[in-house]
Amino acid sequence: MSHHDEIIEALQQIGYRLTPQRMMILDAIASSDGHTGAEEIHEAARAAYPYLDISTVYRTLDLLKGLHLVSETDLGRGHAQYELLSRGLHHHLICRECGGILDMDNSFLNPLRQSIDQQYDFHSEIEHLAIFGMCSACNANLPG
Amino acid sequence: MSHHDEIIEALQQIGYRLTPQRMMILDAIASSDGHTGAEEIHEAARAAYPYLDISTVYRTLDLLKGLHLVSETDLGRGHAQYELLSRGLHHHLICRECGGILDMDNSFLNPLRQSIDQQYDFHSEIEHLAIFGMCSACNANLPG
DNA sequence: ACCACAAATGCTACTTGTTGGCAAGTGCAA
DNA sequence: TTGCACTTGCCAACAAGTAGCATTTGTGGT
Repeated sequence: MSHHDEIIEALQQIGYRLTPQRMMILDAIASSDGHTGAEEIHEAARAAYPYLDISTVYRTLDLLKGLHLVSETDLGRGHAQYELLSRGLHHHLICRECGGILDMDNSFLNPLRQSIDQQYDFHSEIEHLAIFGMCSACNANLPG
Repeated sequence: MSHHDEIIEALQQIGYRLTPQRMMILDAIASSDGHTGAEEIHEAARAAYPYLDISTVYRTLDLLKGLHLVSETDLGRGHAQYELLSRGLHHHLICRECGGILDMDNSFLNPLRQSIDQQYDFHSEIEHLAIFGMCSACNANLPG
């Protein structure tokens, strides 16, 4: 049994229905290579079930977001990107030049979390952060 | 002469036209209390000049973004928020409960910047960051 | 003060991502 | 197997943002 099947069954325990649509949507998210847009998920799941509607995708994503099973991030592309949170927390370094995305380990944020907590008495919940900048390759190739 | 007038004149030096629309838009951003949406800017500037179009607002914001005079941030409200960068770099701690916003000093990010640079060889350009979480007041009032 | 022209504006229509209402369908507990 | 609340598909609406284009307007040169 694959990982997201467990998630689905867990959903059922909490009182949500186990519908084929939800399974297919989770399948699509899980089999994507990481961050996926709603439309992409829709397309992928439609391969298995052509009548799946985009609003069902959004509703399911809302549900999974609320349960902290998937994260929603705006990677600056005009649409949100979704990702399974069970893969372990990590964040993204996005190159403005080439658009490449590096995964940054979650532990890098611990010092920041601590200092924010101390200084501002604010408990940050940084689930999924997107940091823009310039990767080394593009930095080297840049004129000037 | 107020601060944003200097900005406007600087614009002119670089070769951009000094139009009343641009002045009013900058006025609106400057006289806002911080982060403002495009529609809000539009409304404010329209008080002075009713024919100002929203697309002019967007075009001007694009221009100012490109020149790093204003920053654009997605504070998770479905639309971007704009802010004068000349006020000094800072970032935002946004409470999920009450919606309150704390300003966080830019220097707090320096350790993170350094470690990202060292570990990932990635030069981050964190102009304006939004961190969600829970402020102390809401944390105290929370049931459970 | 005037002219010419590129830059900028306003208008309109459009795209794209996302949400809402509602009737029909369907898991699931009894 | 039946009932019913939960879900779905459909469709229409929505908001933010963008594009095209004719008209207007700063601005530098005269």
